[in-house]
Amino acid sequence: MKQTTISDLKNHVGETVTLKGWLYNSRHSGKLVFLIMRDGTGLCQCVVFIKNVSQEEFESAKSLTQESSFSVTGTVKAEPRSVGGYELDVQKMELVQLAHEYPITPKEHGIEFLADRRHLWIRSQRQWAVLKIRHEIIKSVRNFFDSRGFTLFDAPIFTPNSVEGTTTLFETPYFDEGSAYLTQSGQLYGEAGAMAFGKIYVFGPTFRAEKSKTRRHLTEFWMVEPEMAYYDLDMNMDLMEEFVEYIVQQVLTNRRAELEILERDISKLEAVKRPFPRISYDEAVEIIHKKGLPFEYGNDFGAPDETAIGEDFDKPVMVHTWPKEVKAFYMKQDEKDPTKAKGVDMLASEGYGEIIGGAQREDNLDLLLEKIREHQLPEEAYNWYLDLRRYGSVPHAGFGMGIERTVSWICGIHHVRETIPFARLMGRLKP
RNA sequence: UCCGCGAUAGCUCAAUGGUGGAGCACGUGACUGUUAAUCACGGGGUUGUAGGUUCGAGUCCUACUCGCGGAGCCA
Repeated sequence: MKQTTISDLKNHVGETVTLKGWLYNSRHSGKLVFLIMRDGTGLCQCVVFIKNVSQEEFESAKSLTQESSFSVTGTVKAEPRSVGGYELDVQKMELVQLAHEYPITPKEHGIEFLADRRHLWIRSQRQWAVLKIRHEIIKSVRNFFDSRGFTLFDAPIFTPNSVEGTTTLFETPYFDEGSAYLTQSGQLYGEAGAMAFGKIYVFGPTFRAEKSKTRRHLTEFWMVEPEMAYYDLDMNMDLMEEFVEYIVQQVLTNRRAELEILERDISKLEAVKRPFPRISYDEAVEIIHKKGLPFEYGNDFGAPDETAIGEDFDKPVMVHTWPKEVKAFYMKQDEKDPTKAKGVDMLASEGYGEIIGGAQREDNLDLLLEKIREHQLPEEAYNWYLDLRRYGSVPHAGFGMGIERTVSWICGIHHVRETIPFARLMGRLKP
């Protein structure tokens, strides 16, 4: 008798093994009890027949409540009728703890009820699948950069001021320094890293105190931000598409079962192969106007505009060369058209909207100073950042990808609150 | 912050201004192959809060609280 996991049952057909887990669901009919066990690696139907166990064990199996913890020992059988394709013929069952009445029943629940019980909700199959895919995505992100000569470069979470000077920040007291702000982006620090290491990536949590109430916003979310010295806008876009293709294909290869639990249309993900379409802001505006949407040239795209652009393609789209007014101060001015900035957004397919924002950075000291003044930012706070343009400034570029939006898109999940273990939103700080 | 919708059993919902119900969950029982099992029986309610209209309010009116959906902002 050996202990194993449900995910490993396929290697133990015909053998007697022990599983330890929790009761996901059960049914019984007279002399048979079907226990669906959950052990964190999958689900397995454990069949308890009255004649194969003691009287006490049979009674105990019959009265197990949802989410009670228990272990079973039995013979592994291939069984196509069963969840996961395998089944355990139980010879021994041991109760660990009889669970109290479990609030999340197999029927429907409202979002508030579930969110209040997020610590339990993550045990359900759909949430489990989403978070397994989240892990796969994060692992792919690290693999991608680690295997291409990037150095992980952690940016601080406490910062003295805003990166872009616009978004509302979370403020917290900081000894005698007055206030510290929770970072809204590690990018400026990432640029310093790129000048030291060539290619780096910042990967950590970021915070936005905006009172956004949409399916695409969290107040605390994770972002990966690569930054590369001697990169221009085109090289940046080459890296973006190679990166996104890699992540999607890794999930398809390693997390197919989880995608199936989520009933994700896999053909849509299989189509995510290079090259991705690249269109300029001007071309994107043409698409929007052709579809008759009311859009004023020079504005940033709203959610319906992003959907309109995205639905013309079966892959993510990169929109580049933006009017400089709608983009951040650090983006490089276009040499051919000084009213434009060398920014690029990637819009996910199927109307999921923006998952990446990036740019070639302004490397000219004077132009950058001018931008900082135009945006009325405190010049002194950016002195260290301007040093990067004083001492060996080079063309460089980078981008930031929101992990939760990416998970949401790849999983086909409507709202980002289900793509992180404990979502933080406006009006949601618990549990 | 703005617009719209909602709050009734543990959960999801129903109830023409006139005695608040169902399904699930829970409890008891039946059944050797169940797949959100099925069947029988049972317990379960200060209708979000405060006020008002009315002979009578879950239902109509006002305010508040909380939530949901969308917009703006963004990843």
